[in-house]
Amino acid sequence: MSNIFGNKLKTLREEKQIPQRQLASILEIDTATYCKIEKGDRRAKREQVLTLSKLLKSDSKELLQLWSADKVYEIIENEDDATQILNVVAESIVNYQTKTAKV
Amino acid sequence: MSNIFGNKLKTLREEKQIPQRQLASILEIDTATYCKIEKGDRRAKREQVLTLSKLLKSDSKELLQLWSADKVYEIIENEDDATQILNVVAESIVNYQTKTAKV
DNA sequence: TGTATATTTGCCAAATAATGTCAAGACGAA
DNA sequence: TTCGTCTTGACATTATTTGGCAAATATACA
Repeated sequence: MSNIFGNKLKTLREEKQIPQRQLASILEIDTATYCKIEKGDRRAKREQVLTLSKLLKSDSKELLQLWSADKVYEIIENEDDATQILNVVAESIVNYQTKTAKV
Repeated sequence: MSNIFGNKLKTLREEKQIPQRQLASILEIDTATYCKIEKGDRRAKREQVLTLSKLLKSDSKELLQLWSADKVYEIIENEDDATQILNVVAESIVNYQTKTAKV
């Protein structure tokens, strides 16, 4: 598994020397749940990502990117042509954008 | 929504002039369900994609790619930096591959 | 037009997946 | 050891997804 989001979260938290307990309490979740989020066993909610980025004084955009990236990764990690799939998606994004731009 | 998989499916089916009913029966699902798959309201199972590619004499790799691409697209379509996310994923794939290659 | 076939939609119940908590265990520092 | 922190597994709860049915709509064509 990849878990770039959880890893980043852990790094930021340890830099600031904040215990999991504290962040968990602010998010109003169990310590166990927070732990799992860092470990990648549970997915944080979008809203929680935003809260965390504020608490950790991190760029919310970056954290959201990593958070989404993990979700994408999970889908394609077991496909043998993962990067090709990404290309297909990238193309369809461009196509859709140009289409809507025309309308 | 994107639904490149369903669209491709429909195109292939119409090329071969096969009614939905027939494919649905082979997949052992309701016609309505098959219809929804083409429309993108329901997700085909991986196994069904393989079956369909055989029935429609299409490259199973291509259909699987489109099928995965739809899933990825759904995740990032509402993020404002969708293509950046794809880049992050692409990088983490490379990183992971090199790591496992070393081990 | 009318009729038969094909496709689509809305809604429901069942199946599946995701979530959070509790309890217990593991780890590290003092 | 003890304390505080972190981690794990099992479980109940909740949310999402799925497939089917029935009804509606669309399409083809005599």
